[in-house]
Amino acid sequence: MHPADRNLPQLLGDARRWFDEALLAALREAGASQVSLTQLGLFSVLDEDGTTVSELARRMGVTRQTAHQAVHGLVQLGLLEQAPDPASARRRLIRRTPEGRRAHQQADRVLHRLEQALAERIGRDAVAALRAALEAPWGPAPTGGPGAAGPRP
Amino acid sequence: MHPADRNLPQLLGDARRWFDEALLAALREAGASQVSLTQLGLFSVLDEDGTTVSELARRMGVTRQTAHQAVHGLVQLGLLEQAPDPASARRRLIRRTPEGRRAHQQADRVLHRLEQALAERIGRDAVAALRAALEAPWGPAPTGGPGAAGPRP
DNA sequence: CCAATGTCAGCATAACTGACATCA
DNA sequence: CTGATGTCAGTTGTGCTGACATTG
Repeated sequence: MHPADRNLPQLLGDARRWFDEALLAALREAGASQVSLTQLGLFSVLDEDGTTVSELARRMGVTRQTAHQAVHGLVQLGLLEQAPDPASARRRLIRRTPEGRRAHQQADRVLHRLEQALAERIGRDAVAALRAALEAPWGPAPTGGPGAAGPRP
Repeated sequence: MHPADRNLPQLLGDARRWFDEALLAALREAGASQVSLTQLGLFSVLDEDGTTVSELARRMGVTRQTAHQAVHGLVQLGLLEQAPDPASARRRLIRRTPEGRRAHQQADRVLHRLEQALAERIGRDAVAALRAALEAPWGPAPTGGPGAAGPRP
């Protein structure tokens, strides 16, 4: 009767906002540094050995400049540090400081608690199905043209 | 073994971007008016009888001012119109123009095609499960405090 | 010379808060 | 008077493009 109550993009956006708001609120309440959502996303693409800004940008799907800006903010907060790459003078490796490591783990814990809270409300199976559907290979968006899978200049 | 490959908010964001990019690209290709994502979201919360800006803002989960701005743009494009409410002089009802109606239906068709394309790739069941999980009552985000379910000043 | 990287600067968009007039 | 609505204005945050120096 009603072909489309709410469309999928809208639902996806609401779901993301549910997580984002709760995450920021929990961190703020815990007295953590004032990190933005972009900066939190940055932590997710870091690795232990240190990574260049350009590589981080590729993993995040944004431009070098955008990643650079996010990194810059976190460096000023004392959560990240830039170290010269011994293998190449033009690369600068981005690493977490001890405090950055703490912040990262704290955010991960909060996220884990949120996911558990969600499982209690809509069911563990539903959360698993949600994750499975999102992790499945969606392929390139059918934009009509080939490629164009994101900002990769 | 690996507790968290990619976290849920990130996956949700990527999924939304998949839809958004494809939707915009399809509309651009079809030569439709240059509407923004916010403006497309506005169409989703309209109804046949006409609605006030304040009510639209509540449905979108944004402030009156933000909704007003989006409406303003669509009015200038000729897709929406403002009509005085016969029941109350201070309210102005937002309605679609005939062209706005066309644009809305076109966007809905594209969205439907995208959802079908997705079903072909990850399976009809996965899409259904995705939608079911997203439509389930997640309840207020556990922000620690009661209320605070969005920007509602 | 060419390509990749890091960085600085400016622009566009979209959300926000603040303020004010109008009207039930 | 109070509260809701519509609107104008300014501010902030985030990502983008453009440009340039450095280095392999």
